[in-house]
Amino acid sequence: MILNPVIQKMVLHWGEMGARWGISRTVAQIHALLYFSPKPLTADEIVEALGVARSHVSNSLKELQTWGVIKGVHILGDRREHFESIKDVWQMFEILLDERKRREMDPTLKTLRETSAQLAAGAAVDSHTKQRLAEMLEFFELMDGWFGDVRRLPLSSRVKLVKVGGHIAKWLK
Amino acid sequence: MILNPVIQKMVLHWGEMGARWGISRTVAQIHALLYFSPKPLTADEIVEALGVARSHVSNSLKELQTWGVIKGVHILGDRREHFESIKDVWQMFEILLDERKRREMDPTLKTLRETSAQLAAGAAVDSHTKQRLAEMLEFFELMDGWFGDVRRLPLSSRVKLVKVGGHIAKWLK
DNA sequence: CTATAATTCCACTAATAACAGAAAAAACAA
DNA sequence: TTGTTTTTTCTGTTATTAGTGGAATTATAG
Repeated sequence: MILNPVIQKMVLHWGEMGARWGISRTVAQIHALLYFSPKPLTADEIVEALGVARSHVSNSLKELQTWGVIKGVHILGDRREHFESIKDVWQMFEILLDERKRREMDPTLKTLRETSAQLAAGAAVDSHTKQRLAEMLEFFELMDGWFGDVRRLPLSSRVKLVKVGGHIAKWLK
Repeated sequence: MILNPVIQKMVLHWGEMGARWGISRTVAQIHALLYFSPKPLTADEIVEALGVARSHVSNSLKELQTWGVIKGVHILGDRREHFESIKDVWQMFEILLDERKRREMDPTLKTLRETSAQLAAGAAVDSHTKQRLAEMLEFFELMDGWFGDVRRLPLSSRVKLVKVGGHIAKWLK
């Protein structure tokens, strides 16, 4: 299993970026490998291609499966499980975005709501802070609503929205 | 400098979330503290409030200033520099988003463009991989364009876009 | 039942980021 | 200048997390 230089470059890059997206480097590398691979790979092929511990590959595959970006498939006459990635880029990034929202926005929204309830119940804070909290909560509620709205649209509508880009603002008047 | 329990809760939470956003915990805490504080604070007040090393506060303040989310101000009759946060939530999150895009998307776009150029120059990859690379590049170009378009709109238009949310899809037909 | 495949667990190592504390440097008043 | 306050820089320590590699466990095809 010798990696094509072009693929290798992408796999390494994907690993670096994964780290910035809060995904462990090798998990991201495995995903890239499966995404670019023309055929499903076994865990051992991944071990060979990336040079990481077998146990680690096992755990990483599980994690990727939990997210739903890869899935196991079976090949006739082979007992081993093979893995392949989702190929649709939009679907892939929506899964990632959902996950990020869940981890990076929802908890804050929850905290802000709790705090707001505490204030309503009479907790003492100076008026400036109260104002900041109210604005922050409003912002997060708005964003949360927007995300839900857009997420509920069919994928094709979302694609269209991105394609028209900023031109859509003209219709707002 | 004894922190109001409500503020303390928010500062701690902001720190945790900052970690998930790729910002160091105390940097995020300092930012939250300044955001909620009714008045600009000196470095030493921050040290006292958060219990971190003076040197660390100094570096963190510098980082926050580089991003433009806080700025130093001077108070009459006081030699020390005081710091205050931007108060506009929209502006704050746009700075954060710009930063994230710069770190988490732009490098990948760059790499994909390079790879695309290599392919055009005759680098050998199988057709499936070539297809995946093309789709990925198209996706990133599209997103990059969209981001630029929307970012170029006046803030008020962006606010409107978020407020109408998914309803806008109706106009697309 | 036996051999292969896959997972889980755990103790260890490596890499990195966060942070403390001291020391140096800069800013400024008198 | 001289002494004092404020800020920054530097260096070492600690904490955290990613990853290794092996052993024990479970699953399953033939």
